[in-house]
Parts: sequence; C-alpha cells; structure tokens
Amino acid sequence: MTIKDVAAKAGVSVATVSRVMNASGTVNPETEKLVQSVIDELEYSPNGIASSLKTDRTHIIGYVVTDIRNTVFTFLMAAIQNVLWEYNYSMMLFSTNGDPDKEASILRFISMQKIDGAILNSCTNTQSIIQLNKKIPVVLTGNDISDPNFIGDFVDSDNHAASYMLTSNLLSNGHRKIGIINGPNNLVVSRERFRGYQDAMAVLGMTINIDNPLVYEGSFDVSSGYLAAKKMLSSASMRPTALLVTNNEMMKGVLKYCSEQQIKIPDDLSVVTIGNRHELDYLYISPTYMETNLEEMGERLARLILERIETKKRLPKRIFKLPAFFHDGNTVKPLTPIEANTIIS
Amino acid sequence: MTIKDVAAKAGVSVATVSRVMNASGTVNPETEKLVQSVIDELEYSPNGIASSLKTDRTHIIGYVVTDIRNTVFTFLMAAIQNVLWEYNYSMMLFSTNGDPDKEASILRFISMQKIDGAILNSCTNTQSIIQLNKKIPVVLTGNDISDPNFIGDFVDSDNHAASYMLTSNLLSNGHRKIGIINGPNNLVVSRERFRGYQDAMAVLGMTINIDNPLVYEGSFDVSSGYLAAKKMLSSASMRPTALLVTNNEMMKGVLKYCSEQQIKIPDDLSVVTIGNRHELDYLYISPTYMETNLEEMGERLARLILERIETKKRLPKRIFKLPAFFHDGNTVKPLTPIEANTIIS
DNA sequence: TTGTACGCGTTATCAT
DNA sequence: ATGATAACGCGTACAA
Repeated sequence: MTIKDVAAKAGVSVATVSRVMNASGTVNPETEKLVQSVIDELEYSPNGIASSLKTDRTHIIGYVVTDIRNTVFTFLMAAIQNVLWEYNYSMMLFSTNGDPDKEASILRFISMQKIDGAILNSCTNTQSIIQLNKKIPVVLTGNDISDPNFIGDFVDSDNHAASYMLTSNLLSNGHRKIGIINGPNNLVVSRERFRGYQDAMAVLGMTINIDNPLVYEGSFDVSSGYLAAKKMLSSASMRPTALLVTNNEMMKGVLKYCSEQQIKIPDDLSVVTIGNRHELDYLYISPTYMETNLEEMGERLARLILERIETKKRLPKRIFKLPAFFHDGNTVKPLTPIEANTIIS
Repeated sequence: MTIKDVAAKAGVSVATVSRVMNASGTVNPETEKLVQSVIDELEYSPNGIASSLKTDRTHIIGYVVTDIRNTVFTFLMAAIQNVLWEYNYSMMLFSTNGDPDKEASILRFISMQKIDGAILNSCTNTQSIIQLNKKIPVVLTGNDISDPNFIGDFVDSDNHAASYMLTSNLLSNGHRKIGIINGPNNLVVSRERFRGYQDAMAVLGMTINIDNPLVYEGSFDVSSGYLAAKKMLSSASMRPTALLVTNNEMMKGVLKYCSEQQIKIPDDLSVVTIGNRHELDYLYISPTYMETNLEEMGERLARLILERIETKKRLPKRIFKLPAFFHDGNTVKPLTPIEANTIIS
C-alpha cells in the first residue's frame, strides 16, 4: 500500500497525493476530496522511512540517561514526552548504566540513526558529546561540559541554592555536625550541590573539603544511600546530628537503614533532601526538602531541543537554572542551645 | 559523507563498500583492508534510514505503557532494554496516560513508523492492537486480549497464584475481614489478582463479589492507593484487619495514609502486597509480599518479540505465566483465636 | 492546478 | 571478486 496505489486508484499523480497528505502546494478542492476518499478507503499511511530519507527528518529525539529505573529520569522523561507528543515527535530511549564505553557507543549509534536531536542526562563523555553535536542539536542536563566546541543548552535546577538553603536551615536549627550524602563528583549536579553545602558551612567558619568524613560520594541510587547511611551512622557517638541527602533515591536508602537500626527521625537524626514532590510527599515521613520541578525541567528541555531542530540555526549556548522550592516538613529537630554547644565543642 | 564518497576515495564500487560494511558476500582481503582504512579515515557511518528503506528493517521496537512514572514499567523497561541492546535493537517509548484515544493514535503511529515490533503493556484497545498486529509482531503484558485474530504472545506473572497465596496466608493467620486494593478491572492482571483473592476467600466459605465494600478498584498508582486506604480505613471500627494491596505503587500510598493516621502496621492493620523486590526491600517496613520477577518478565518479552521479528513466521499464540515468590516480612499480625472469633462474629 | 522525473543512500541482483 | 544498476517510497523542482 504505497502512494502509487493511491494515485492509481484516484486517477491522479503521486505528486498530487503527496500534496494532499502534506497539505503542501495547491490542490483543487474537488480532487482533494477525491484523493482523500481513496486514502481513507485504502487506509493508506505514508512510509515514514521513505519520507525521512527524502526530508532528512525523522521526528525522533533521543533521550539518554544513566539508569532508567531512577525516578528522577522517569519523571523528567514523562514531561519531555508530553511536549514531544504535542509536536508529533517521538522518543528513543537509551540507558548507559553508567558505563562510559556504552555511553560512547550509544552516542555513536544515535548519530547514525539520523535522530533529529538528543537530550543527554548526566552524560560525561565530553568528546563523544561534541562529536554528536557536530551532527545534530544536543541539550544537556545533570552534567554540563564547558568545552567551547559544544553548542547546545544546559538546563538544571539551581542546585547550589537548593543545598545552600537546606544546609542553612539545619545550621539555624542549631546543627553543626552536618553530613552530606551526594552523587558522583564527575557530574556538575553533584558538584553544585556540594558547593552549596560547602558555602553554607563556610558562613559559620567551617571548612569542609571533599575528603572530610562528613562527605559521602554515592551514585544517586537507593542502595548507595543505604550504604552511605550505614557508613556514616553506624557509630552513635560519632555520627552527624543531621544529614543532607541530595536526591530522592538515596533518601529512600537512608530511611531504610534508619528504620532497620531504630534511628528515629528527627529525634535521633535530622534529615533534609532535594527532590521530586510526587515522590517525597508519599514517603511515610514528611521530609523537609527543596523541590526540583521536574515537569518544568523536562518541558524546558523538550522545547529547547525542538527549537534547535526546527530553526536550523546554531544558536549560542544557553544555560538555565530553574528555581527550587522549599518545603517544610518534620524531619529537622531544633537543637537546644545546650545540645548545640555540646556538639560544637 | 556517504557510501559513494568512500567508494570513490577507495577506488572501488559502492557495492564493494557495502559488502565490507555488512560482511556479506565475498571480498578480497586486501581490498577489504583498503576499504576499511578509508572508512576509518573518513569516519563513515552508514545512513540507517536509507538502509531501512531498502531492507524494510528499522531495528527499533516500540514499548507502550500507560504511565512511564510507574516503577513496574520502568523496571520492565530496563530489562527489555538490556536484551535489545545485546541484539542491536533500540527502543521507542510511548505513554498512553491511560487515555484510550491516545492509545489508539500511538498504535497507529507505530504502524506507520515501520517499527519492527511492539511490546504493549496494559493496552486495552483490542481493535487497535489487532490492526497493528496485522502489520508487525506484537507481544502483550499486563493485559491480554482473547480475540483469535491476535497472533502474538502474552507474558505475565502468575497473578492468580500470587494473590491466592497471600490471601491464604492472611487467613491462616486468623484474618477474616480482608480487604483488597486492586488495579483497574479492564486489565487481565487486575482480574487475575482479584480472582486469586476471591478463590482463597471462598475456601472458607466467604463469597466476595466485586461490589463488596472490601474491594477497591484503584489505578495501580500511588495516589489511588492513598485514596483507597482513606476510604477503607477511616472508620476504625469498620475497617478490615488486613489488606491485600496488589502492587508496589498503591502500597506506598497505603503506607503514607497509615503513617499519617498513626495506624500501626502490623499492630492495627496487617498488609501484604505483590511487587518488585528492588522497591519493596527499600521501604521503611519489611512487607510480606509475592515477588514478581520483572527482570525475567522483561527479558522474556524482549526475546519473544525478537524471535517473532527474526523468524518471520507467524508463530501461534503462546502464553507464559511466570512464578511469583513468597517473601515473609513483618507486616502480618497473627490474630489470637479470640480476636479472630470476635471479628468473624 | 497537475504531472513527470530525479534523487535521497542504501542493498541486492546480475553480469563480468 | 568486483562493478553497474535497479529498486525501496517518498518529496519536490520544473514543466506543462
């Protein structure tokens, strides 16, 4: 069932059928009606592949993440999908599993599949990204690359502000021994969240470097949150009075450990986190957290990539930091002056 | 950078280059080496679109779900992806958001995109599925369709057995007033889970129909679990002593409600569920549950669709019910004979 | 307004 | 072993 069949049956040329299908060029209303009826009758649908070969457009964008099971990615993905669907684009999904080699081959694969554009979430292979970006528009989130050869956009929430604010909140509640359970340091998102924490601590004169025992580098997944908690909380006397856990997933792991070890929140430990409202509002506890608006981020990412695809211009790089919002919960215990003093000493 | 450029630079014909790229036909080792070097030098990568047009193969499979944010789908997706990647296939992802119209247009879209095959998760539009299946191989999960015109496979865990076993467990612990929070009745997965519960209750002479107040039809997501709990548990005197919650997501909603209302598990309420180990083992509580092995299911789905694609035969329909495994937790309180009697009366 | 014909980048058939 | 060439199904410049 091709365009030829339709043309033959309608007694017109393939050009006319094509014009009717794409509403392009001029076509007599009567012939249009005729052609349309044949199209309906034969249930003709054009071959997208052939059309792509001709127009050099697939109407597909690629979304690359490190692990599909991470809810941050899935919520982002859902938001992206909504926009894409609206504009008649569809999504091809790839997961690197955190493997740099796999990431490289995925990016290579994307460039030969003639996908129209790509959204890369937490990709780290700078050279591969630049290589891909030479052929198609690319926007980034989670990790940015500073190489001037990269001409694309970067979108993320204001991670520095988010952890700065949460850390300040803990400090103003009297906490001083504040730990951070963070993501991989090779991602901008992690480094920003660490810096926010670091800067807030510095205000009270505390200098915390990356090798401080209060700092844990996890991998943004549930099990690393669990392991981090195990490491940092096992000794009741040494442990921090508060923890900044920098994403949803690791937060679940921390809560699991606390529950197993009968560590009461907030009585024995205060906890704050950064994440997604839809996840955090359904925990058994109401955490104090900074909300990253994943709907907005996903929508922004999708609109940016579509803009770059449609206006074929190589627009200069743009960077967006979306605001995060404070949610007050009941996971922070204000320390009395005595407690605070004890701990400071 | 096309195959022509490579041919020209290597001083051979496009046919030879094609043979080298695809390791097809015969080619002199020396010319092969030469051609390969030119390919490397020019960093030539073939145009997948053109190749698809010729071979009628895209090496893409479509995965359709109702809501990407549901972890059941994401875990399944991850498993499917692993297999696809191994066989050099990639995945296009679609989300119906539970909208029948959107489902129909997605399935239509898939058939014109010349995707090689489709995995449909909880799709309900029988006619659209059959229509799609006329053109490409299709395998189903979550919801099956009984129409003989559908020639594909169905894979799911043994849902009847899972809820039968959990209900029996509650019964043998003395519970009688057992509620079920279930998914949409238009899905086979929900109906099977309900039947398992129903059959187990029937063993003790209790006939429970779908309109019984002990039965709640939710939508397999967190908020419907929350709402269900709210409805079923609000009156302390009337409420069931135990609940069978038929998936992960709704379980989170139930736990949230219980936590808010200070309903202690298992003291005030026993709870059992069906779901994914990776999720359930990281709750703050250790639930008694039946594990559905999503890795195995996903892998099976992927292999089945690939099999149907590669052996172009229209194999007869096959149905797979994968076993679920019992995990004993601490969310079921054994009722003393007195308590049990009180409740029965 | 409509039709003819070429080309998109491959693969595959058939000669050589 | 290799090369010339015809498809694959569509869009579109150009001609009519």
